Formats: sequence, structure tokens, C-alpha cells
Amino acid sequence: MPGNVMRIAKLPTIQRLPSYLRILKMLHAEGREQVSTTTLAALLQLQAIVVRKDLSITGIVGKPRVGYCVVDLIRFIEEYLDWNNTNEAFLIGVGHLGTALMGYSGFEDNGMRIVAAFDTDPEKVGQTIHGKQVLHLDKFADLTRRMHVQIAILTVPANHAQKVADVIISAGIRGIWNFTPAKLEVPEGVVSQQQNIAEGFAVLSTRLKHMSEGGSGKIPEGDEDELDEEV
Amino acid sequence: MPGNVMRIAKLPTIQRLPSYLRILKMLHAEGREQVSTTTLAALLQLQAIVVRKDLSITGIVGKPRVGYCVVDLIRFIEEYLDWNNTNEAFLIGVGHLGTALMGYSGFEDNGMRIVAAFDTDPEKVGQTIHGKQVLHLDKFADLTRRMHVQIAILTVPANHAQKVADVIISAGIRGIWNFTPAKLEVPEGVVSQQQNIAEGFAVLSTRLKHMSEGGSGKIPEGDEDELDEEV
DNA sequence: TAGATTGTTAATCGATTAACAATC
DNA sequence: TAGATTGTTAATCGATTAACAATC
Repeated sequence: MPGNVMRIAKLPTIQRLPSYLRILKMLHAEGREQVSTTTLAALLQLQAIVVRKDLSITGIVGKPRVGYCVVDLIRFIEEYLDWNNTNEAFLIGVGHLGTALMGYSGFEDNGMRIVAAFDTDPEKVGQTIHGKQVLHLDKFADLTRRMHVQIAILTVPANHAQKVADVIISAGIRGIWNFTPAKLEVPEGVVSQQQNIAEGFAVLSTRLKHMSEGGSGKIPEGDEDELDEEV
Repeated sequence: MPGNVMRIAKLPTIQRLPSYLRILKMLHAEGREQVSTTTLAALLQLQAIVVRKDLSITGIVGKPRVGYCVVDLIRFIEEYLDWNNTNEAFLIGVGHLGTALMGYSGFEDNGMRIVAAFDTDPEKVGQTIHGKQVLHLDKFADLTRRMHVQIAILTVPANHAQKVADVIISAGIRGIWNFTPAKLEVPEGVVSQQQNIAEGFAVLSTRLKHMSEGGSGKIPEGDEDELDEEV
């Protein structure tokens, strides 16, 4: 019984919220004060009804014939996602990907900031990368407690992922953004969210394949019986 | 009418296939010859019935009481995803993320290989990163045609994404793996797949928030009426 | 006012889960 | 044989889409 696979209601909605936020901030920068779901939908290649349903979960109230107040909408979405006050995060594993994430400036828009990184490699420990110190993993527990950091970004090799996860969880980490392909087992009360880039490529490959075969990238409904492979 | 938002049947299944593949390759490396959905499900924190349904779309046939032949299953999944013959890809935009992806060795398991990278920055053009040449974007069209490359990985700044996409599409690219937050407009016959890391963090944030509020990270069903925010 | 847009309720669609016969 | 597992059909669940009254 896989009990720690948590279900979250309205998952697709939550996943779409960041793109609304991004567009809204762009509109706000352009001086736009009101926006309708029709406009948002066009910009994001969605149906207007989807946008309306999505926004409603934040509790925002719009004006018929006008739409929504852009700044209010930004505030409601940020509050819903808990992105209104910046969450501090530690990154563990300063490889290529870890280094790239340390230099990614976009996290500030997601209410998150990497404040330090950890590794065990003596070559990396002591360096400063993108303005952030790389510390030895031995110092993780102490710093996590002193700085009350709750979120960790995991960019270690897959075969070390569980071991490192156990360490950082016992140090007090409550949420792990897992960039490794390893499935983590975490205790009750700890959230692990996997960022699986292979997923995305699987969808791309399949759509490309079916496009060249079938025609339009859409997989036909009932006729997947042919199979030129014998066992 | 957002016509280029393509629908693909069984999207969740396709997204799960890479994790089966990863586990199966591990089991194969350990010398395991047969595997049941019960075992796979336990390793991936899924329900056995989900695994069974997922695997069935590849056309694999199992043996009651035994399970599936590991190597056959690997072959069927790879064939379904079109990962059996290595697809060559170009990467555009040699920033932090682009560099990290160029050094990522895991793509070979996904039937994909980055063969060269492109940029317009004179400082970057001419370099060799992780054994791959960085060429000027001017050479993209010529090389794409000569090498018959169909897939591009887009890691340019978001505000250049559409412009660069137009260039590479006219050069013959058929599939774009888009790592920018910008929504791309692509013509009929071209597939654009967005890799949106903010999505993942939105889910993590929301689960963390509701865990500390509600209790177990599961969002309650019908009582999201309270809202301590007045307009 | 006329009409675009919101917000809600109902209908549809697809994915997950349950049930169970078939199989080795 | 007994029983674990497959594969299929049916039931449930949730998300998307459609319809439409309310509103400014």
C-alpha cells in the first residue's frame, strides 16, 4: 500500500497557476490594470472557461464585463501558492544541474530563494557559486535548525538520493524538491515533489512519433491493435 | 480557438513510462529476468492495477503467476516511446541551464543525444563544452538540414524564445523541448513540449502549505470557503 | 440599453479504481 | 491442485467542457 503518494485536489489547476502569475506580472509591468479570462486564455493557449475555473479557487472575485484587477489577482494567486513571503531553501549536490539552479534568477518570482548549497566533494566545498557559499553536508543539520530552513532542492546523483534525503529530513527539512529520478520514501509530515524531466521528453517523443505516423500528433482512439512486434 | 494545444490520449500513462523503464533497467542490470506489476508498483509507489494498465498500452503480454519478461518489457516501452533508436538533438542557448543539460549523461537512456549547441554570444561560440561544440546560430539552418536533426532543446531567455523558435522551425526542426516559461506558437506539424519547473514548485508549495494548515498535505474536499482576505 | 464577462450548475469526457474470470 | 498474477470489463471519481442566468 503506497500510502505516501499524496493526492492533492485540483492538481492541474495548481500546475497552471504559475503561468497565470507570469503573464499577470508581465501585464502589470506594462501598466495594465484589468484583465479578462478571455485575454489570459488567448495568451496561454487555454480555454477561457479553464482560466475562470482555475482563478476561482484562489477566491478572487471579478467584475462582469471587465474582468479581474491585475494586482489583486497576482496577490490572490501568490497567497494561494504561499509565494507571497519568500521561502528560503538549501540546495544539495553542486553538480552541473545544481550549479545551474543556483544561478537561476527566476526563483524569486516563485517565492523561493536558495540561500546556500551543500556538497561533500572537497573541491566544491568552500567555493562561492553565483554568490552562494558551498558548505560541507556535515554542517547541514546545524544550519537548517539555526536558519529554520524547511525546503531542500535535491540535485545529487540518483543512487545517493534516498540516503541524502534521510539525512536532510532528520535535520528538519519538511519539503524536498527532488530533481533526481529516484523515488524517495519520506515519513509522514514530509513532502517530496519530483521534478522528472524524462516525463516531458516522453510526451514530446510520443507526440512526434504519432505525428509522423498518424498525421496530427493526436493519438487515434480505438485502433491501437496493430503491432509489428512478435515475442 | 487554441488549436495548437494538442491532446494526446493516455498522457498520464506516457508520463509514467520513463520511470518503469528506469526501474526495469536497474532490475536487468541486477540479472532479474521476470517482474510482476506488484513488484514494479511497490518500487514506484503506485497501485499494481495502474502499472498493469499502463504496460498494456505498449502491447506487451505477460504470463499469469509470473509477470513480464524484463528485457521484452524494456524493448516494448522503448519502442512505444520511440527511444529505441537514438534521436539526435541540437541545444540552443548555452547559459547555466543549457550547459547543465549538455553535461547530463542521462539523456542516452531516453533515446536522445545532444550533438551540438548554438548561441549568438561571441564569448560562447567556438567553445567546446562537455565534448560538444558551441556554434553560432547562423549555422543552425545549414547543419539541421545536413544532419537531418529534428529535435531542438530550447534554453534561451524567455523573451527570445518565440523569435528563436521561429528561426529553428523554419530550419526544419519538428520537435521543440522548451525549457523557457514562454508559451510557444508553432505551426501545424511541429510539436512543442514545455518543461515548466515552476509547476513542480507550485505543487510542492501548496502541499507544504496545506500540510501545515490542514494536517496531512491532502486538500479537504468541500470546505474551501473561508478566506481571510478582503478586496 | 446591449452585450461582454463573471460565476455557477449540469453534462461530458477520460483516468483511476474495483471486480473478476482466465491462466499457468 | 491452489493461488498469484494477468487482462478485461464495469464502476467510480475527478477534470474539462458546455450552458446559462446574473451582472455591470
